[in-house]
Amino acid sequence: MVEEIIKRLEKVFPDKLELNFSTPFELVVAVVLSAQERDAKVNEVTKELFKKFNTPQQFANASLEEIEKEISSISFYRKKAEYIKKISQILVEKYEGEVPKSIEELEKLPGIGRKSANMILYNAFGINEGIAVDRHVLRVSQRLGLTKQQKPEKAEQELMKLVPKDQWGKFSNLLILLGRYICTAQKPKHSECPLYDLCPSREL
DNA sequence: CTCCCGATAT
DNA sequence: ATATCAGGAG
Repeated sequence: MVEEIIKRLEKVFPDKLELNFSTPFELVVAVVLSAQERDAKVNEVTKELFKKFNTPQQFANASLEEIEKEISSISFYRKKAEYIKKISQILVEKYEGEVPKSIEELEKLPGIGRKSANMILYNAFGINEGIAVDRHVLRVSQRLGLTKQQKPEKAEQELMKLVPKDQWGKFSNLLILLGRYICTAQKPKHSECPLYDLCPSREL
């Protein structure tokens, strides 16, 4: 079931995020900005933002106001500006400016929770330590009958048993795209769905 | 469980 | 005008 899902989705979607970034640190910033926000909007903002600042050192030295100004069209921009500056300071002070490569270390950073940590690990470093379960992954997994859990963390535990470990990151990336474009929250586009025949929720 | 917060689709 | 989008901290 899961293997078939991945096989079909791979033909239609790429195994990558739609967030634009050129370094692990840029991905960290983009992921923080992407909470409760559309990737397209984040990309608009980071395109300009990264011209001004794109290293932890630069963000750590920038004032909160400068950062806020650049990202003010993003949801929760004050909090996010604060998180980005704080993260940058921590990276400079404790990690020699590098993004840490473990879930535990990433989750300690302000504004980075379990979902973001998983996304960064896989998409920046190719590490499969967990499955990033966002709203899309949760909804699509439920509709496919892979889990009945309502909590992202509980759903992740169940999904990790169903999906081979070396496919965790890919699985998440693919489900996000399916959820974003086809298996949408409202009016899912059944006629365009590559998984229609094996979906228990096809009449939804 | 509440707060953080803006843009776009309807 | 209002619903919808789609995480994390306290």
